[in-house]
Amino acid sequence: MRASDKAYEALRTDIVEWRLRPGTVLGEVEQAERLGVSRTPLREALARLSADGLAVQLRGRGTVVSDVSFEHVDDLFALRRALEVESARIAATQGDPAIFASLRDRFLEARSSISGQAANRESYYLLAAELDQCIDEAVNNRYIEQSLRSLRVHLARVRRLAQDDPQRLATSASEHAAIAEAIAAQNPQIAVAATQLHLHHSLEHIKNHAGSERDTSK
Amino acid sequence: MRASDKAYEALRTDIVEWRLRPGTVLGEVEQAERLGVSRTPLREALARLSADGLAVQLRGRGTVVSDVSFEHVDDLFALRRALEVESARIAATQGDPAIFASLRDRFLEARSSISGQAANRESYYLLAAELDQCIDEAVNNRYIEQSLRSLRVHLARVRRLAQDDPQRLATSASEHAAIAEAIAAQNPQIAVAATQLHLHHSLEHIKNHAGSERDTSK
DNA sequence: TTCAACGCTTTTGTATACATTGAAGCGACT
DNA sequence: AGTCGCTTCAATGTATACAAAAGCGTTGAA
Repeated sequence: MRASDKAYEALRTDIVEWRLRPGTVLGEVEQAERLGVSRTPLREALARLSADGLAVQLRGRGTVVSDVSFEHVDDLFALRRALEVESARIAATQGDPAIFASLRDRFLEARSSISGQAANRESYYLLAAELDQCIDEAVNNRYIEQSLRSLRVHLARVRRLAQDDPQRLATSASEHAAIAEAIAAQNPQIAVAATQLHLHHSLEHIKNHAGSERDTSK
Repeated sequence: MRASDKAYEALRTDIVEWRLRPGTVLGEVEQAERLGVSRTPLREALARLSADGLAVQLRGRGTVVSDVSFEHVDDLFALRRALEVESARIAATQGDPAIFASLRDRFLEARSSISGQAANRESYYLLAAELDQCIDEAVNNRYIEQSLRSLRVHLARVRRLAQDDPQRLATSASEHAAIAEAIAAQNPQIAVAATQLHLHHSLEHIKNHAGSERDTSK
């Protein structure tokens, strides 16, 4: 694995998992020493982070971890609506019904077994990620996929703003099952509706269950 | 201006304007000498091009200009539909009517004066870009804006696949005027409809008026 | 004659030294 | 006393030298 990839992965994970909080300055020499790589690959990593929107490069003052606040959540979900609604529509027209029927069953099963356990929560997120991936494959559109990949990084970061409780996860599982169901039934209209509903509830939950990370815009 | 920016701009322009055709290998030393910069900033430029999707980095064999073929146009327009429809909807709800009314008038005026002149065509593209920018400002969403920026680079590249004739430009001007009109009237539904219509006709035109660059997938 | 392995060449990947720019602090002038 | 400008310093931006890896050609043997 290249040193630049290693540095990028490490920094991206640190940012998404809030170990590097918004506003943190990423000095080149400092981070290069911390990650055990030279400045050259580290600079490449910082450039990629900037392209992802996870950091911004201020001329002269260095690179800082980009800000994430509640005002941006609405913006993020507006893009998510645009992309995922269209993706669901396309997946419903040209996806493999068997795959999504199977996913629906797994979501329904997951709904019953969800608890507050961290491991359980993590496995649910993995299942949701699998649905996303299957939709990606059904859509088979490199441009949409790229935009979605960028979006999901930011979503993962925002997730920490809200506290996911078992109640919400169970509801979310139902909504995901409904999306998979509609795609399996090859019904674009219902797939769109289910997606819109899920996004609406997801956004409402985040806005109503603000976490302790509120004080990011210092 | 930084050397890496200079190299990036130069390469991006060369790729978008088809001076560097798809499949061209961008050797680091070769391009560094051609552009008069060192390898370090040039590598940064190549990384940014890869992030944009304008080039792909093959390990060992270097960076090559990414392929653009007619199969991808549908994909590109699927993303464009998702983003621009949502943008038009949002702009219609929170845009400044005066700005878009003015733009509508300018499109209607442009429609009359369009000819086959290259200068005329260029000024029309600038006007269209101005509409895009005003919509961006009305939407005021950094995430959507970033996705759109990436998309537009690819669109500019694809534009060369089709031959724009005065007829199409005049129709396009009418469609753009309709979009601006709907936003000025603060009517989201009509703004969405006008955008969908424009995108449909635009895509049809490209697919029916294939240019001479067809032989890109060698 | 064909396949495989070895080595050479060309390429990218990394490190470090140097240049340059921007920012902050201090001083002098108004 | 406030502001403008200069100096200094620390950070990024660039260049080049070095290392490593991958391709390709050649040569050998089966």
